[in-house]
Amino acid sequence: MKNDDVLGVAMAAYWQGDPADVSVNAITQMAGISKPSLYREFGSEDGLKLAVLDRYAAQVLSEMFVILQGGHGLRATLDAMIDFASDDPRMETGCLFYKMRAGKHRLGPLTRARVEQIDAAGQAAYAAFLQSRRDAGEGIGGLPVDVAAEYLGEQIALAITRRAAGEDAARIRVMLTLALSVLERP
Amino acid sequence: MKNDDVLGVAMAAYWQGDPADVSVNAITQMAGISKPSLYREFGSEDGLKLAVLDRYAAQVLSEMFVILQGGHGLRATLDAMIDFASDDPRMETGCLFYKMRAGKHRLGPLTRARVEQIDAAGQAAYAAFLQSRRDAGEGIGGLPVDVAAEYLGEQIALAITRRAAGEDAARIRVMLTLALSVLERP
DNA sequence: ATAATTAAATACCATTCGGTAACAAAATGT
DNA sequence: ACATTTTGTTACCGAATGGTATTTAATTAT
Repeated sequence: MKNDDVLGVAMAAYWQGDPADVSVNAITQMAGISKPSLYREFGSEDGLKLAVLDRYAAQVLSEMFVILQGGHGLRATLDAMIDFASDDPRMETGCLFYKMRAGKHRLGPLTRARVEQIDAAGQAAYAAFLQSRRDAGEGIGGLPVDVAAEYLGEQIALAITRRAAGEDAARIRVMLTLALSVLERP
Repeated sequence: MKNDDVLGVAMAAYWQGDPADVSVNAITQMAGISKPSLYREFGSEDGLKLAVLDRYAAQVLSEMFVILQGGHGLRATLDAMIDFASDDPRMETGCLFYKMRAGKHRLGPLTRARVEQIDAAGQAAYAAFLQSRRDAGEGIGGLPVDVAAEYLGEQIALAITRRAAGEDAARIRVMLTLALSVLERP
């Protein structure tokens, strides 16, 4: 087991459970390496979590940005987001980013800063998407773009978080579709 | 400082922050009592949290049930719920019950069982309310009652949780009103 | 082959956690 | 007045945490 494998093991562990409930001891054990090796590679628990989050962002969150920037219509894009949140098998145990965001106060300064940065980027991406749809003449519920963007982001987060809690995927789809239907009004 | 004061101190501490981040040591210190005193009174950390949750349910959650069982119309009841979630000063730091539910896996068996029990009672109350409104001829978005009940409960929880995260109250009101507007359709 | 350097592991540190045993003080019953 | 029970405190326990100093093993350089 080496470098990248350790990151993979850590990401899986954080992602599967709650990042705050997985100790560095547990990770070294799972990865089959010693604790000083991990600390030489990542500096601290905070450094490890930051590296994991960056990997997760590049590997998973990027897909959400791709969907938003695909240039498709409001309906098609929202449907794609609903599909991702409700049915993508990788979201079965929730979203690592949302888990970290929910327990932000338990993170070290490096990871917390990155969480806030990614959160802001997400909000901006939602807003840019909605602005482009409004410019294209599609109604977004008559809402200010930033409000609609935050609403959209929070509903997606809620759906994925409930999925991590073991809620039935079909039911989540129904409720998320319902929540987002308000964005498809004039 | 005695018995009930300790409960009050513990409730305030758990409510203000995150129940999982407040140690029994911290509580004894805040309450100005020794640790064995606390353990003699409540048996364990789990017992203390259970007592706090019961007190919170009787003192705060009961108001939500009162609103739901007030026998008023759909619009009036939802507005009252929106008021409570968005503007009641006691929800400024969030809802202790929702905080415990969010960190359910970190609770002891007694408290976790009570959380699940209260959660089920809440769901039932939402469902009974919606069923009564539908029976009275008011539309609830054409949804099955249990789905609408869960949707309503989750949107309330989301609003209050966001409030604990420091989000602006007016903005939360807008978003919650938006989310619940789907229940006022035929 | 041997010396210098890098990598890894063992064994440890201080702190905090929930929880308790042993003991002192105060109230209560007789 | 004395014995008993309750109430509270100090001081401790074992386990787990994040993090390191020290030592051993494996490279690499000469």
